[in-house]
Amino acid sequence: MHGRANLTAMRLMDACEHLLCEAEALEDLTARRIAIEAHATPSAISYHFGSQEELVAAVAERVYRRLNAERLSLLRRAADRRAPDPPDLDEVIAALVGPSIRWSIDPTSSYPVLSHFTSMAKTHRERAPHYRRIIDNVEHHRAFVPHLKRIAPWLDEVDIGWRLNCALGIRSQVTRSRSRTEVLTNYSIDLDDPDVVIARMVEVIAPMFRR
Amino acid sequence: MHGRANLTAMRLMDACEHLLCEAEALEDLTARRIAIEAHATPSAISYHFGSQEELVAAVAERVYRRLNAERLSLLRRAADRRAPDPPDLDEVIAALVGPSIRWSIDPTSSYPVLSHFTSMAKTHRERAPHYRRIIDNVEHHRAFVPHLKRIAPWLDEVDIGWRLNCALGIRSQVTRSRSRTEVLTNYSIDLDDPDVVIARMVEVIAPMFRR
DNA sequence: AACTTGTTTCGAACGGCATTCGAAATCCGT
DNA sequence: ACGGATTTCGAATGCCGTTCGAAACAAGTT
Repeated sequence: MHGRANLTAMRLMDACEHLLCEAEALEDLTARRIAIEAHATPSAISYHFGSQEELVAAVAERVYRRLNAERLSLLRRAADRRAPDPPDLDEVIAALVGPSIRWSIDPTSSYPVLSHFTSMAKTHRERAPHYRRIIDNVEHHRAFVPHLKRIAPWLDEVDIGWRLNCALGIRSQVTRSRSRTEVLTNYSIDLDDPDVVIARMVEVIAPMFRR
Repeated sequence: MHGRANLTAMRLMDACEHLLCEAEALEDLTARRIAIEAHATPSAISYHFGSQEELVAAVAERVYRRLNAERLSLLRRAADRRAPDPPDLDEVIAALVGPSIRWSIDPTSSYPVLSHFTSMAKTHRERAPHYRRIIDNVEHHRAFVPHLKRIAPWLDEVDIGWRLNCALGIRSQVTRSRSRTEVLTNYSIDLDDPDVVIARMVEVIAPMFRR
């Protein structure tokens, strides 16, 4: 049935996720290593997932779901706290960038999976469409639009979306280009303290939504 | 002498740059293909550059130099125009993000080389330090700091660097996550018009440097 | 003109990779 | 206990980047 609910399929996903977190570089992730860690053979990967890339995609999708759930939960909490008034802008921004920031700092999180996954999309041609569908899935980001619109009603939806997109750019710059960030800020910001980093990001992003 | 001033070494670099521009994915770039396009053999790559990765690094460095020169030239022009007064903020931001934006839109530019190169840094473990030295080279970005400091003297250098870093994040989001940008803005912004995109970016970045 | 020395090119071979495939092995409803 | 579907396995395939020794070439010296 080529199913992924299978036991060894699960073990393969877990092994793949673990190796992706430990791996400094993508070349450290090989089908043989995954198989060994899962007590299986490389053929099992092809059998259950079609290819190694699709296994990685399945793993990445699983991690993405966890991260997005956390984000949306924070957004909901921010909305509920002030309802029926519009939520607090700083809190919404913290919900948007917070989980990614915390994950990227926490050495026990599976954040490396996501960072490796996005760069894999540019390595492989065949599966790229499937990869892009996962990476470019912005549904969970769209959920922020109506709340931001209530906060800044003078902006139309395109303006909101554009600013949201810019905020995402800042987010990935901080999470993924750490050394650049360090150098440009003269090593004067404690990038290991998520609260400090989030506050810094709010300081820059919030003005985008103010008059 | 293992020199890179050699004729076939040059042909290898040109072939590599060309293939990197055409390639949809990095797996399309193989030593054998590069060699064929350069009328040489795969061994020539190892001989002249040590490895394929180092060839790519040499090519990327060459492209980076061209882009940085363009950026700094625009910055200088912006500074000269208003001297001895501080330069126009919008013009400085346009100098920072303009070249990347224009290159990423122009199908004849070598921008894909840079985009592929940054994702290669995450694929290869051994050469990563050498790669990072190229990617994280922020000297040309530091050149913007003093000018921005004159524009916003109430910000200290850490604040300036942080905002500069954020601007770079927005820049790469727009140049590298095009489809995400399209979706979030409801396809209502003409991302093929560099002037439109740059204006949009200035609109978001400039407030970071205003009171 | 022949020889030496240093540089460059080439082709065959190596180990590693993901994947394929047919044959075993296992599972499960009957 | 049987028989068809499902899962595991191991050998084989074709690609990859790189290595290495021999050939080809250039140029200076006798």
